[in-house]
Amino acid sequence: MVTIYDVARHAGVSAATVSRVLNGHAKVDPALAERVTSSVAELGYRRNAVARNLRKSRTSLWAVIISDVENPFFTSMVRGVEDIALAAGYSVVLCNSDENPEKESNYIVAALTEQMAGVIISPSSNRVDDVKLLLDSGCPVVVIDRELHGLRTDTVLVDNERGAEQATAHLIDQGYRRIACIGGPRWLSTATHRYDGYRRALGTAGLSLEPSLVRFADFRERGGYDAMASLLDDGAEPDALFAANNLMTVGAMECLVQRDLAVPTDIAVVGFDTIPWADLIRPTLTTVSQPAYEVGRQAAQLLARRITKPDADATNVLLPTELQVRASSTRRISTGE
Amino acid sequence: MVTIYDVARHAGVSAATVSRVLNGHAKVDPALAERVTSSVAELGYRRNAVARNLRKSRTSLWAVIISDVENPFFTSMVRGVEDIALAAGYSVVLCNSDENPEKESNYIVAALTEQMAGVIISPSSNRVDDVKLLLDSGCPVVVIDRELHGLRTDTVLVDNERGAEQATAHLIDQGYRRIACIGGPRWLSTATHRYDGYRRALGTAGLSLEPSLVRFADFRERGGYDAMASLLDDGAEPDALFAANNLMTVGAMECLVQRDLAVPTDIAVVGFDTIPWADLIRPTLTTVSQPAYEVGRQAAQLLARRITKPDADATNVLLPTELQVRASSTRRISTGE
DNA sequence: GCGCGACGTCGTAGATGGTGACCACCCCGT
DNA sequence: ACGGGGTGGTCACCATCTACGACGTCGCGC
Repeated sequence: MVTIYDVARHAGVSAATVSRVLNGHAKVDPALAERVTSSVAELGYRRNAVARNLRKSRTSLWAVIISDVENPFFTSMVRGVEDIALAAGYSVVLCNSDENPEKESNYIVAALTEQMAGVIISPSSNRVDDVKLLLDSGCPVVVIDRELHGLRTDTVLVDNERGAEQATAHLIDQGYRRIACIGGPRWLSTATHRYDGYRRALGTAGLSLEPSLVRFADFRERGGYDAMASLLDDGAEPDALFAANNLMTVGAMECLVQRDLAVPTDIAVVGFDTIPWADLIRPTLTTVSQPAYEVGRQAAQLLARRITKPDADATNVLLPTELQVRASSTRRISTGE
Repeated sequence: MVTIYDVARHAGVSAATVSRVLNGHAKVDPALAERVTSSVAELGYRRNAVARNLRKSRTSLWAVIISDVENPFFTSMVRGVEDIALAAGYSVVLCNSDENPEKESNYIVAALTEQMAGVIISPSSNRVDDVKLLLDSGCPVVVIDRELHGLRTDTVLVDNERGAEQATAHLIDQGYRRIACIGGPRWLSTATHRYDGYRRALGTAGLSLEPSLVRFADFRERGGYDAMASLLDDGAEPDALFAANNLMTVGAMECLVQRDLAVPTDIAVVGFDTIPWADLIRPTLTTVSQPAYEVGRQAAQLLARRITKPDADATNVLLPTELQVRASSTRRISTGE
């Protein structure tokens, strides 16, 4: 392992001068600088980031703690973070909490002990302790996707309520009346807001909320499948479905396929969140698409700003969704007459 | 920031003793250990991983350098790595090279300067220099998914040739004769092996390889779309398609959908690699599924072994694929008679 | 019973690689 | 000749680990 001292000796200067050349902070005689750079090249010196981090008591790593790597929303989001982070000279460490508060907690402690420069997190629970720990330790944090009450942090959220309202209103508009809802875990703000949007749209249209048409699942494929099965088996007789995230939509669809129910003739479907290759699924799926990449970009920008200005006021960004109407929710063929 | 010295003072012992208690290496009087642990708890001490890493000149991070975060194969693979890594006390840093050799090179240098404990990489090119740099620096490396010639490293690969051969043979078996192939970048071993498998199956069946039925693209959705369009526009008149990865399969399918071609009646399709929710796509897609999670698991196990035994012989794991027959490749309806 | 030796536990101090404040020196200009 | 600006070296520091040494205790033997 070649150190800065080896370079200094080889170039006939002090280690401090090598450091200055490498960091470009102070002025160095061009002739010396030249000698240093050529020595660096000749010896194949790479500076030891760990030692540097220790001295500066801060690394150049960002931790991005997401709740599910296999959910396309998060991978797309991560791409957004990455592009900004790299441009700003940071590397991104992806941590997958798997919707497991304990794993999440471990990652947060790791982020602290590893002195990460900042954290972007989509909390897997509404427990505030962990994120509070980060804040109290002075670690810059941006919360994304899910709201966390009682904390003054930068956040980048999506207008879940409005997105869900539009989706439900669209179904009502298309003539559906018995609209079922498969909601997410009630402790997640995304889930409650989407449920609120669903209720609001019903209310606006003068429809009453029927508890038998509502199920709450876990934002996973399996949960969506089971919820759909339960809706069908319990005789709720829905003529449409609003599913509160992408994976549950897929699960519900799989249940419908298995039971030979036609979409949208037997049941119309609108899903929340982008589904990759939605165009290939038959029928094509109407979705409320989220600007995942943009969520990542904005979160990264907020984090970069927070690092340079730790005491700035908290910024809360709310991004709009977009209803993408496809075949799974087209107008109901009027039965009877 | 509370250091080991604060704990030592609070517990009335030396910092060395605190270190010993924390690491459990040497024997410490139980009474003292008790005082130390309670002081740790009382002061809320968390050890500084950066300083620790400097001292041990090695971190507890694994870099996983993949070529596309948005490809489900890699996310699933990462899950496999994660599960093993966490159990072994390592954290996983995910790096997305985006099939870009320059980005990849940067990540490799970062892995070295950050003193990562090991690297798992799916090389984005056949350039050997970067990985050689890691090896020469004594950094444990496991190469996955893609072969790299001239290097003695642990590898975990999938039997691409055999998988492709089975897929093509299956199409032949189903009565298709003009089987097109959309291959991947010719500098990637996965691509060449899959192409070899395609050719082998043709040869075995006594069919000749028709260059007009072959296209090479970039393993991306767009590339698959364009290649399919080109096959159709150039009058190659394929009656079936073998696409060499998941994203290109999706792209090709989208092209077929757009042109109102029926699958498998007009053209049968077999894709390589798992496609999430293949069941929802109409028709359901026949695929050669790869054991992505298992690739990750085995790679992680090899890496852990390599870290403890740096001089062990290189292990090369070859995992089998599995042909999953679905609707997109069912027997051709015999035309005419 | 006392002394010596051995073993075990704990503290001291140095090492890890890099940074940057501070200081010294040199040269030039006035 | 003196002062100032610019350039480069010295050294303390970051937090932790660990080799080595010292000290205390216990046991055994005389």
